[in-house]
Amino acid sequence: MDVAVERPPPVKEEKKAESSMEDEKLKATKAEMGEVREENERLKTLLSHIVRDYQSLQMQFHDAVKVKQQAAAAVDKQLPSAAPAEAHVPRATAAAADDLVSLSLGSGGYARRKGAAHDQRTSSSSSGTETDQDDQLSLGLSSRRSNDGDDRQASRPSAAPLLNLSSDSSADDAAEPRHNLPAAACPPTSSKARKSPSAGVDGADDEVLQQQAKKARVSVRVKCDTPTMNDGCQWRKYGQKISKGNPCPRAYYRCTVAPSCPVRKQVQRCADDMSILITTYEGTHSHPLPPAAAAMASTTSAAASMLLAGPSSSSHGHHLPFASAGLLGPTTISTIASCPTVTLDLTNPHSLMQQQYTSPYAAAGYESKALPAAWSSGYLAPYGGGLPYYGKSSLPAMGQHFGMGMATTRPEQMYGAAHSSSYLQRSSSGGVHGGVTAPAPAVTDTIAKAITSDPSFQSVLAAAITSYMGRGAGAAAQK
DNA sequence: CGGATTTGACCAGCGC
DNA sequence: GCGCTGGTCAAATCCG
Repeated sequence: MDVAVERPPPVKEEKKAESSMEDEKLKATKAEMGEVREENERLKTLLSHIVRDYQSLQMQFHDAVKVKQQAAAAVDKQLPSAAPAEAHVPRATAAAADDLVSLSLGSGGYARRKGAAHDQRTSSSSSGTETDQDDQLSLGLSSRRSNDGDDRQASRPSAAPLLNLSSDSSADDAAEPRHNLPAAACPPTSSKARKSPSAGVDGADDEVLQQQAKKARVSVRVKCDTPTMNDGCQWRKYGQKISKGNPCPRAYYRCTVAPSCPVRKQVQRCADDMSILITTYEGTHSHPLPPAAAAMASTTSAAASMLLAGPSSSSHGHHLPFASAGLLGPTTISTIASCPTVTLDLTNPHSLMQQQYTSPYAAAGYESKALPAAWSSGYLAPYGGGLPYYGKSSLPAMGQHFGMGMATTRPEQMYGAAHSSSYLQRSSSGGVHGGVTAPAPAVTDTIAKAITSDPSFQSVLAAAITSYMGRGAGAAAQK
């Protein structure tokens, strides 16, 4: 009985302690939510700035295109018998303008792409952000359908740009009109067309396009110890050559996903730094691609199209807008030797990633963080809003190619792992510091290094980025 | 045994 | 026209 009498007080105390702990938890959670909201507001502000810049650039571009069109029209009047190829230029340029309009830095209009994964992951943290689609960043690098010229403006908020790291291969058709056609439409484009039984089917215009497409290349420089980087596609080596000026042999690979696929790649180690692998892609796949290869595949064709979309008179390299914007480090387009090449230098992945993902925010007053923190800061996946694109259509195979020993194969889970690690670190070692996000530098750095040093990630990232860059102008080139 | 890789030979383009 | 170089072919070889 005594015991029974004495027991109640401790239980009460426990309950009190529990309730106070719950209160603290609640407070902490609320504070965290407040922090998220604040971050959301900052991101919104940043987005609005970006949109404004984007719109002003758009206006400038339209003006330039108009001027060019008028000039071209005047020339056409003077020379009514101008060659058809020349007559295409103004149209293509105008189309490029339209497609540039379709490339945007992200929000809204993509709710349809936000699937269950998104809802699952963001249900708790996205309050105050989910309801505002127009203003919500849906960051990720995604290539857009570029043939939706008529409906894209209707289906998307006018100032709702999107930067999304996905490459929807099925949506590549605009940039690659022959993407899913039989190989007859995409002969090897080699000078040895005589050896292609299907060459010459589509007429002179296609031949011109094919020749152009052959010359446009996408080159990716990556630090990689393996003989080749895994880009998700199947390749068969058909030759090797010692090229002048480089003691390292250059290997020639052909896509074997489809027997008649014209896509080829060259792999060679950099003479200056043997750890750098230079992979050059050429051509457009003539078959549906496995998801893992979709990004890289769209890269080659889109980048090639992008190169061909613009005037090719320039013989010197120039930096892409992304590069100048600090989004993409040392990325250049070179048209030297009548062989335009997009070169994507990922040989300094860590700094590159920081440059890619944190610079805009650093410019907006954000401190630079390691990659996962940057992701959680929202560049690629604010509020988890951008990640579903990875999981659903963007880079579904990324996880499979990450040699990081992660148990997960889903990119969003991978992100979740990286993301939650900082949370774990936070709550386990330091607890919740009033909701202030303090990602552990060691953890984030380690993860960032692990991710960014992974060749597969680099290749896929390269693919997505170049795909994104090329999509707009790419469609224009092949319209 | 079938597919992938290796490797020497061949061909075309380009510069001199 | 010639030589150099890059790119490709195809027989031989390797490997699972």
